[in-house]
Amino acid sequence: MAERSRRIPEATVARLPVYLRALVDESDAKASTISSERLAELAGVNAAKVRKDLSYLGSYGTRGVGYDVEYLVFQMSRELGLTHDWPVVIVGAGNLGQALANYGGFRDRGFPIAALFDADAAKVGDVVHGVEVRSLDDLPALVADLGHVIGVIATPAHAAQEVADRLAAAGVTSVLNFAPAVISVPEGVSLRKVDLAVELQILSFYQQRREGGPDADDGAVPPGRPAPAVG
Amino acid sequence: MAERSRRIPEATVARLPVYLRALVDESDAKASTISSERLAELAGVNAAKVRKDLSYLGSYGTRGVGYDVEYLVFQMSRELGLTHDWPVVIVGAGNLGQALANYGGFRDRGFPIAALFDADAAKVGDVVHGVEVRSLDDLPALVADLGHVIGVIATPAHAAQEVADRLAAAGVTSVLNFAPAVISVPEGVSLRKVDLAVELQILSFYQQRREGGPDADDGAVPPGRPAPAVG
DNA sequence: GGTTGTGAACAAATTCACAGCG
DNA sequence: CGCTGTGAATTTGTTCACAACC
Repeated sequence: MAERSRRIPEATVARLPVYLRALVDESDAKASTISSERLAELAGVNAAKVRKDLSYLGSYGTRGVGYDVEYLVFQMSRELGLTHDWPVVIVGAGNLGQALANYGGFRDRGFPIAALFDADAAKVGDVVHGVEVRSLDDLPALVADLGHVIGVIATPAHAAQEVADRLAAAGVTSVLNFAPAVISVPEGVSLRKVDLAVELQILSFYQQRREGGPDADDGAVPPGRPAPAVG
Repeated sequence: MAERSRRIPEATVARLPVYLRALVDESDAKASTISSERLAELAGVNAAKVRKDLSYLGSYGTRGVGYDVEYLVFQMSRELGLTHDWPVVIVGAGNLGQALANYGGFRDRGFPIAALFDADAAKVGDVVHGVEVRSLDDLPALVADLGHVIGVIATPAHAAQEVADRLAAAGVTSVLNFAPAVISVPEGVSLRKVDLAVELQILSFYQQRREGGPDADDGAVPPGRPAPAVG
């Protein structure tokens, strides 16, 4: 009966963590079951989507009742691979890297910061919130030691690709890129990106659209048009 | 001829900033024209997608030649509403908020930090990288003063919804949420979210999947199954 | 009665493939 | 001949609507 057809759509995967967080909150609030309706509300989606998404994990609900919160939390954690911690190594001990190292939200959710790397020898040895900044040369040994880790790139754009290469070479197969640059990774390595400026620019698009679309901002004239600038 | 049918798909909008960055780089490198093939490579997508996306902006290319880099930069900036700066107000002067205030990438791309707010009276008055931490009570006046701003939520989860409400009440119509919580905003307000833990959890899913899918981690037994646990 | 699970309908996004034009 | 622009085909994702079941 269950869908359970062992290929969870990407869009669904991206929502599972949101459901999980809602479920954990609900569990903390002592709820023992939850309907798709309620979970949808907490996750900011609609109920049909919740049911479809959950159906990919298996038929874990009870008709007329809803889903058992604890059981769903368990199944979902298992599906997401959250039954054990994933150490995170951050490369780039600048602003963002330090803030991330420092950000409690990771540790709390099973992603302890295992190391902070920087290419700048002057920074090596500094201690940022209990984590010592190390040389990138130590990366392969650390990865070999820890096994599976998630690599976070928090360098300037120009260094991002080289860091990605070094992470991959060291055996890291999951990478989260914060650098404002498009990078590529070998087959078999997962890559996700968070680009803060891009997010602001997307918001800018919709904001400006709301005000009546693109239009000469202040008499500014376009730079020389291309070829078809004829009459 | 041009598509230009005045409704740019969301997926396209999300890629425009990436194209723009690539184009600016290419422009800095003194290229005067660029093919969809090359732009695709720089943006990490395929050429057909680039052409489709650009066609929504209008027919700005020249067959047999490619796109005029400067002209595309201009059109795209205009479309994205990047012909003027957008001041950013950050709410939450904790770790992340301070790092963001501090992060040069915003200012450089036309998003100057106009203010940093915090609910904690003890933090008000502190100066973080040249920006004074202010009380949230000052928000409405500031927004009234600046006009269009982008609001960034960098608070703990529990405060996020209230901050969103106050931003909306103050007239902010573009919000970027970093708090690990689902929030809702009124119609007419754009909301985007960046959830760091969610990104890691998504990576965790694919990583774990690569290792043979979900399976008892260490003899751990699922907590009591729900209703259908019968014989 | 209430709520899930899921086919079927629909919508959005991507990719193909090629005509059209420079 | 090369590269864009875009219809058509395909794939992916969402929503509907209702039978199945507790």
